[in-house]
Amino acid sequence: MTMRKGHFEKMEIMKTENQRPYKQVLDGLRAVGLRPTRQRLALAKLLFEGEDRHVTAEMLHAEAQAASIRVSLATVYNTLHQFTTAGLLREIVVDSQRSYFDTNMSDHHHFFFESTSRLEDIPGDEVVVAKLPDPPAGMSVKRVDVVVRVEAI
Amino acid sequence: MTMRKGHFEKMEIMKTENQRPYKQVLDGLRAVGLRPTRQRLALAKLLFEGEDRHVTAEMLHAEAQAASIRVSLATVYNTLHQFTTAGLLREIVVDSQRSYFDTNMSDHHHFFFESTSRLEDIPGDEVVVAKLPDPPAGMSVKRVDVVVRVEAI
DNA sequence: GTGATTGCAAATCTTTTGCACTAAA
DNA sequence: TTTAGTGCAAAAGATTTGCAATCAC
Repeated sequence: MTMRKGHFEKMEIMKTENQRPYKQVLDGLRAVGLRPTRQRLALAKLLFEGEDRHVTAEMLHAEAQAASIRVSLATVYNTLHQFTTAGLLREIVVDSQRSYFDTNMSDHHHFFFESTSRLEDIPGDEVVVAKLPDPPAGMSVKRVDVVVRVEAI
Repeated sequence: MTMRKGHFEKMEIMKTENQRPYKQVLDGLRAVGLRPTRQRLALAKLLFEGEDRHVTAEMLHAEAQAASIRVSLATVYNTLHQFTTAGLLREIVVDSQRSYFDTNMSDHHHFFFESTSRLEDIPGDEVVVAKLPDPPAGMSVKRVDVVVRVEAI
């Protein structure tokens, strides 16, 4: 039960390995300026403990309920956006009907399985964008997203 | 007032240059197996005459109204999807809240201006994806979308 | 005619918002 | 205390659907 690296890097007081994830998450939230409320702590633990993941608000809400965490869907939405603004999550746009949030903040891209609406990370070094045009005058590139849409053969 | 190349390529009977776009669009629709109804003809003319464009259902509906074309929003949605299925349009996913349809069917990518929700084509030869991972077993790559998100400096 | 298409309104789905209540600092 | 955060229900926005009326063939 360990926190992955990369999140909560701005923690003022880095905790040692044997401390409880609870405390890490708590301080992590404080570090990004969010009060560590019961709901945020619970959602952060669901999101950041274990493997990297891609969630929708609905999925995370269902998971919280399954874990007996009382939290409203509205709060799940608010929390996902707050975490995104705080730099703990990234929003991935692959489906014009639903928002996905990715806990993997490193430079990487995605496979998208349209038939199942499932996302899978592609490590950054497995995609090389060798040429890009200059952005229009007065504009700067914020992000380059590569989505590889795959289907069953 | 000319049809650009690339659309309705499957036309059984290619019309000569001096024929009316109306007839071209009409036959084009027939060629993809859609009855050339008043609404489809009018929407096709709006979409395929003139420059390449990126439209949402709402935008196209407003444009139709402005041109005194009576068509319901539901029919605009249906038509956009039928044209997409028929290979006349491509759906571009850049905004998880709204669907954009692109009349440019050639191989290309996009700039997306998040502040204005505007799309701009990047010609295919200005983006080079030099390396891509193999798709997971049993899957094939359907499409690779590159979205360059830009913001004001 | 007959089967496809349309329009409208209602339904659905995702997401946001207003506001009284609760909890963190 | 004081202010941020939460839950709920209602609202909003995009899209789809059901079905009778209409149109293309």
